[in-house]
Amino acid sequence: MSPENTPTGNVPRVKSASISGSAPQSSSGPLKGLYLRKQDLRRGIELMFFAYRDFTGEADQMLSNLGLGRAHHRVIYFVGRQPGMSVSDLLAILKITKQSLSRVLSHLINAGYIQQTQGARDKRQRLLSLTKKGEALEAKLTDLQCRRFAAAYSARGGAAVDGFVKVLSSLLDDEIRADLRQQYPDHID
Amino acid sequence: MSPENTPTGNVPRVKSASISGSAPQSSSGPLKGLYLRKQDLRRGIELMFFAYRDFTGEADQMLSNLGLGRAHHRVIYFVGRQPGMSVSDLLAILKITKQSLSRVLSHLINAGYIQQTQGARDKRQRLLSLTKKGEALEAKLTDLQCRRFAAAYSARGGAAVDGFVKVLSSLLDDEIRADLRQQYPDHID
DNA sequence: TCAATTATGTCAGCTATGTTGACCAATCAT
DNA sequence: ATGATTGGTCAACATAGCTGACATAATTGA
Repeated sequence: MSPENTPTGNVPRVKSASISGSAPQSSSGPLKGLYLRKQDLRRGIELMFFAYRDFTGEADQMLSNLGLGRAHHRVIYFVGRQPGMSVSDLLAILKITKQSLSRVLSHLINAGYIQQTQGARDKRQRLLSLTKKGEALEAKLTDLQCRRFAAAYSARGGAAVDGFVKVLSSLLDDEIRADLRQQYPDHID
Repeated sequence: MSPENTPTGNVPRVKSASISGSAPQSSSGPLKGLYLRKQDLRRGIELMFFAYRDFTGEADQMLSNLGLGRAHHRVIYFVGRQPGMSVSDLLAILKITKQSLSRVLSHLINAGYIQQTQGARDKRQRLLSLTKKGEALEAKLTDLQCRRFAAAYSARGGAAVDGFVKVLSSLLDDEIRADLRQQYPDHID
């Protein structure tokens, strides 16, 4: 057997700063970070997998009733958050290819969820915004997901939310964290 | 405009328990849960999207070099966590169709990452386990993701980890939360 | 014992969403 | 003017999900 596949693996594999954990502790010396046991890290991996799936599940269901998918949702969400954004902006956020976006975006424009206007400063740009129909859908979808977050946040309280945000933001790649820090100036990091 | 698409929406939409938030507060009465503002909930949505993508990104890269995808990773991960599990068990965890799993599983078996043995109690079952080769890959992939978690956890400390786990587990569907509570008895809820 | 159920696998075919690479038109900036 | 940027488009392909039908073997229950 490889050293990691017993479900109860228990030796911290990473040397790290010693910050007090939340569980009682057996050995001496500086605290070893009990939340860094293999088991704790695997719990994190699995929580991310299941939570992400459940978090998107309700919206996915609503979307599929409209013949849309998660990719459409992302476009609607981010255009709703920042109306007037360019196609380039959206590509940079989603990190998919122009072709992948084009397919989804054309669909949303044809179906009347999104409209384009020519950029004033740079006429090459097509600035994206939601139509009334698009806004209505965005509101329904975002409300669904916000309700789930609101329930989780209020069940766990502000201190837990703070930890949640801190850890998630530390899971990000550096570049993305910098971007998000701009969006939420005094919320990330 | 619909009521929710201004990026600075700021009225809590959910009546909830009043637990002190982390930010200073302006009005009187019981604390209104500042972490329930629309902005805070959207920050959560976006963090989940970006963090999930970054969290899987490195492993995805390693997998694609081997001609494998994220679906293969999930199978390898869960079989590694619980060797001897049946195909049914795996289907229940992944919540995909038999056909989707079959395609991926056959590939992994042909490529020598996973082996099947007939169930002793129930001879219909094919019990799944990793081969040496599968164990080696699982270890590499899990280490990659664990390293990311270990870095985030140790950067933020045990209290943040606790909040992270609490909030994520509250984002789960009830049924999944119950399952995970069994896996991690004194860690979830 | 025999029928129903279960566990698993397989086939054909569809959809959504990602990829590459090439190419074009309009516009902008130097 | 010319080269870079923004955006769109086409063809072609891969992955990973889906449905529905059907087969086989083993188990379970009346």
